[in-house]
Amino acid sequence: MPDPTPLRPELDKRKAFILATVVYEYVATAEPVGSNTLTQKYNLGVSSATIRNEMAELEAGGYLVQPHTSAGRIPSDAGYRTYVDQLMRPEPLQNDEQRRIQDEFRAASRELDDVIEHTTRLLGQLSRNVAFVVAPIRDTQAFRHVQLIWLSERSGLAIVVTSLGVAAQHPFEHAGVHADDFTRLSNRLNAALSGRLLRDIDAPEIARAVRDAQIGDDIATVIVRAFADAMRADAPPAVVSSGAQHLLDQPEFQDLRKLRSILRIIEEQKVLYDLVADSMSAQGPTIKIGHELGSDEITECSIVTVPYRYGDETVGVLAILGPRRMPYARLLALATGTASSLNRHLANTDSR
Amino acid sequence: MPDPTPLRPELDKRKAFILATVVYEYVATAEPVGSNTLTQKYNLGVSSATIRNEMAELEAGGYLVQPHTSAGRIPSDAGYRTYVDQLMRPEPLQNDEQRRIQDEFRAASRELDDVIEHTTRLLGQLSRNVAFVVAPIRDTQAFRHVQLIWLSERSGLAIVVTSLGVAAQHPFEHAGVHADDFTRLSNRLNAALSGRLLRDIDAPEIARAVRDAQIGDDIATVIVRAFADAMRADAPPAVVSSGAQHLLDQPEFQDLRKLRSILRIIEEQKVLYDLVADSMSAQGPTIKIGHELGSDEITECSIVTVPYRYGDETVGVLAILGPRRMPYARLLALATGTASSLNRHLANTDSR
DNA sequence: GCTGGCACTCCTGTCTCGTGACTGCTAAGG
DNA sequence: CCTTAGCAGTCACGAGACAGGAGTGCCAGC
Repeated sequence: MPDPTPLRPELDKRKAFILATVVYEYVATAEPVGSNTLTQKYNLGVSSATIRNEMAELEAGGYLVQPHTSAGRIPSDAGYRTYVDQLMRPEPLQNDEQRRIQDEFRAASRELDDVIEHTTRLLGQLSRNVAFVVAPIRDTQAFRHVQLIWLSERSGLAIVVTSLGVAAQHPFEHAGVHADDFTRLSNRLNAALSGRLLRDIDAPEIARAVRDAQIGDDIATVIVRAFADAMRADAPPAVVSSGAQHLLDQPEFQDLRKLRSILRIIEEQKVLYDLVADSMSAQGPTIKIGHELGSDEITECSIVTVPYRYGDETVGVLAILGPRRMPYARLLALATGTASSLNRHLANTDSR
Repeated sequence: MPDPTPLRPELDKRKAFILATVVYEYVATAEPVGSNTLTQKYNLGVSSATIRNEMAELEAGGYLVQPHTSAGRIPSDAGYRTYVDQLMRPEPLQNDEQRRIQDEFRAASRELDDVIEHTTRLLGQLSRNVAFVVAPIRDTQAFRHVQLIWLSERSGLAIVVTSLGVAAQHPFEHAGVHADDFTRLSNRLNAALSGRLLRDIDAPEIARAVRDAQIGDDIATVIVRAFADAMRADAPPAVVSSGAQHLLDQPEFQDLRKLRSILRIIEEQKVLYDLVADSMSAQGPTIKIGHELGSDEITECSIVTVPYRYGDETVGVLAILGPRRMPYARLLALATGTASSLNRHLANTDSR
């Protein structure tokens, strides 16, 4: 049961409590909430008629809506927004969830892809909603090593390693460059670029690092091109998702048309990324509700996002997508807790 | 309209034609097929009463079933099986589909992961069903190059490259091995193992290759371990899927319980792999119908699989999963066509 | 400002019933 | 002996009617 501490001027204490309780009850039952339900299940100290008056005013203020005349009220986007911003009481993680998260990261492999995959599944299972994770954006990582691998007389492979692992691999062609030159150039690039953020490294800088390596211009050009290509950020960020089947448990998605449009969205990494891209620049968690998502297709949904970090940089973001009628406080705690475990895990990756 | 050429003794020509037509009609309409529909839409030359008698016998023979007394007939698993094995006429690829596949592979990047991803999406879109692809199994690929990368005084990265690209990356720890030793050992391993299938390379062989490298036993041990770990096949094969939303278009999955169990399966790479693992050893396409899939959860489904190859080895498999009531001939052509384009594309990868 | 009472609205589940699409069977005809 | 027209029987399905119930707004009185 929520314990609201209202801030808005037009919302007196009682209205705030009613709004919070309607959200709480509707999230729990998925049924429109009527004045009788409120007076019976919650200790309001006033009669249902009074509640009716208050609810009518909350509806006039845009916080509640009525699906039809003879039904109870459900929160509007604005109602949820007010709840999330001002009324919601932070909910601590359950002990077993806490333990589950810790266990997961204790057992996690050291391969970045695996870690992201497991984190996503974990979040999907615990939240019983759709979870998706934007894998560490390449550009935000710090250069650690480049290895130019000589494969044959005509072909090579450029591999860029950051502290988080292999960030790019790029096959390229060359015209009989000697393997030793590959090694020499790799060493030189490593010395020159170590620690720089990938997004700050551009082709001129690479060229500068290679310039006085006592090597033919044509060869240098091939190498610079290969390296630059390997790091070129045209690849959209990878997004991994999990838990789509949980949508079926939600009454709002019994309608197959709604379900279809959500499923289509979940399959598109690009679309998922666009939904949370701006949350990357936020310091903390972000919650987007219904129309705030900016897409007509998922006005029925909300998304909770928490960025995660490596070093001083935000490198990616965890997200939980579900119906607007989601347990915001719980999911927020879950995402935040998972993110901080992930942060710790990635930080430890460094010291290996 | 099918043109059956029956082979089974107990199926005379007319029964075979009726069976084929029932399958054809049911696939097209999703409605149980009655004797009147057959006589009206297809030129059978006999009356509906005769068809009724024949259909009753087909039901007795296990080829057809009746959902309820006053309904038409639908094919049983055995009916579909007979249709697929003996009655189905191969269907050529549509021109536009053919073109679409070619365009896709022409535009494909050279990164293996991308190719697999795009192939899966292509197959999902063209088939309007769920497509999934088992990415090239690591073990089936031929060793091309290993690079032991010195990252710091205590850490290194082993990267195994095959003709298809980076097959494994494995971070490891070491105790102050010199970078030059990494290079020397990489060279030696490359010389010794080049061209061998990864599944044939075991730890003793790696140790043998390293033995007379004039290097301390402790160092060699670290390297052998790192290399062996990198190639260890405990990682389950990667499976990529696409097109889950098409399930919603199928009348048989309007029932949310069925849909849920299928969605759950699609999210589990391991389960998908198990469904098609045995098709890897087949020479050509495999079709599994309903119960033949061996899982109670997806008796409503069928799967068409086509293995794809690199060199002389089958390295992975393309699959289309849909309702049993699927257009087998079309999907078979689609999967086969896509597989051969993929085969060609991978073969070209070699020569870079 | 709060509350009980009351008339009104409208969704929801249930039930019945007619309709239509099949079937299997029978008897007659080639 | 196979085929066919005719017919009775079965059963799913959708429409319409109906009762029940939940909830509201409003009003008059405290």
